[in-house]
Amino acid sequence: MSIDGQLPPKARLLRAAAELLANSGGSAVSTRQITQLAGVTAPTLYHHFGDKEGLFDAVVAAGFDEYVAGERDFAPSGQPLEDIRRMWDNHVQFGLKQPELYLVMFGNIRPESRPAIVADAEALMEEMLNKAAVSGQLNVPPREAARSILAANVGVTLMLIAEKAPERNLELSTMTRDAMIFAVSTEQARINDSDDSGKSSVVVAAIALNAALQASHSDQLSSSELKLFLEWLHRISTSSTS
Amino acid sequence: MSIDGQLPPKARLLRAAAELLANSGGSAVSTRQITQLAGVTAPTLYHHFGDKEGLFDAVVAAGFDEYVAGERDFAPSGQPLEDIRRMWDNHVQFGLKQPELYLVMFGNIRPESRPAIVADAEALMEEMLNKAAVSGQLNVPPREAARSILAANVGVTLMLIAEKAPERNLELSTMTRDAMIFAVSTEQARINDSDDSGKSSVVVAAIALNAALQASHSDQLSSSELKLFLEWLHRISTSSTS
DNA sequence: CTAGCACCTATAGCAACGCTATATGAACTA
DNA sequence: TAGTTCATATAGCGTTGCTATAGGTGCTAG
Repeated sequence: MSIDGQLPPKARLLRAAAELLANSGGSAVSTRQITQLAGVTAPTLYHHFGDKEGLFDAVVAAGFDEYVAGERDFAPSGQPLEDIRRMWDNHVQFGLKQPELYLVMFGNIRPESRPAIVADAEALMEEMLNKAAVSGQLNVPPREAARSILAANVGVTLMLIAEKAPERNLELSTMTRDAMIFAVSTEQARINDSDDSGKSSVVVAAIALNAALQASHSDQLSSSELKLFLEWLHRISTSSTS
Repeated sequence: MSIDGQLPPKARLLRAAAELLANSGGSAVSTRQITQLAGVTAPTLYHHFGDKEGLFDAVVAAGFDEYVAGERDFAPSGQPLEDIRRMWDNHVQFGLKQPELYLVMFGNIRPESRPAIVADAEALMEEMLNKAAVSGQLNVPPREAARSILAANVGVTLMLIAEKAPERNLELSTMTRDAMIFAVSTEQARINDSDDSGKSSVVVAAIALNAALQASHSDQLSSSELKLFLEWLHRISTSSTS
């Protein structure tokens, strides 16, 4: 019931705080809980971190180091836009693996406190987008593209965190990801990525029909027929361009 | 220094809480501050709202009513995708006008607490996207499009809130907005937000789907399924209703 | 008119919170 | 050995969210 090892108190405090934060389920974590789990008394905390917020900032900083390490981990594939996709997916996975930490890092950013973290994350993505820009694959300046993609990335991750784990649909992520990349990339890159021309008209028509049917209560089909019909429609209209 | 008027204590508490929350700058707001500003003692708060969180939930609910009212305020332009743009901009403006409230509403959503708010916001956008889908302007099912667009919308708004007001660049919003809409819309709609929206219907969509299916041999359905599917399509597309 | 009955609010106080003034021990420097 | 610095502990202050209990208000019933 306590974090021991031979670690120094400062590290034990950090670890205890991170663990309690991760399992708090959103409710507040008290300094007394932290110090007890770390096997330390109150003044030790304030000696090392000055503040409760100071301790939490340190936890966030450690979390961000982990995030950056994860983003730098993989080798460049030579296809910058493909690397951007991997950065996006890494970001989402990081958020889903440590939702409480993520919410502190990206869900609660106030102007006065710390846009620094976000700035670093932006720089990381901009760096990668620069390579795409060099090879003429980018439609907009790398900085603007990075900000835009990161914003969408954060929004998607927050949405997924808000959903209960069993019913999380990662398609939201891949779809939004590709939409953003598609939008900032040049025409050539688009043609390479997607083979839409063939079945897109089917998909569009199916989507339109689906919406129209639900809106206008057609009585041309029985309810059981309609149910099966709609199921097939859904199958067609979600046959993806992934 | 106190909220008076002849309002009942419940309303005064709500107003005091909203005001303190808006000016708190992110730091915590105590029940004692709230009750004092409302000119009321502690048990009154707990009688009406049960909880501090209950009071804050009520504030958020009021804020969400305001948000929905803002989203429903303008008249449909007849061009669904243009209306989506306006919904997006309204969303951003709401967030920038009441950043603290917005952070509570969209920046701190936990799975267990309240995805209800998000679900309503999604439904609002899906409703509008349905109109676009009926007129064949949509590339993906309205529900998925709504989730995706809203996620990006939230992400952008949070990013803008995180920046200090003087250096906020709204181009991030319009760029991301158009990128998302562009990505979920069909080619025709991209070229010219065309207005054959009025005459589109079940029949037209069914005919289009029928033609498209026969032309491109989708492999989403088995041959026997396809036969029955086409028969139903025929029944729908030769019916005289609307 | 009065008795009873919901409703709503106030007095007073508890346990838990973040934090600190002060003191004690251990390790190193001179 | 004496002095200095770093790190931890004892004890307690003021504030927090919340509540057990009781008192006042406006109502309808008799």
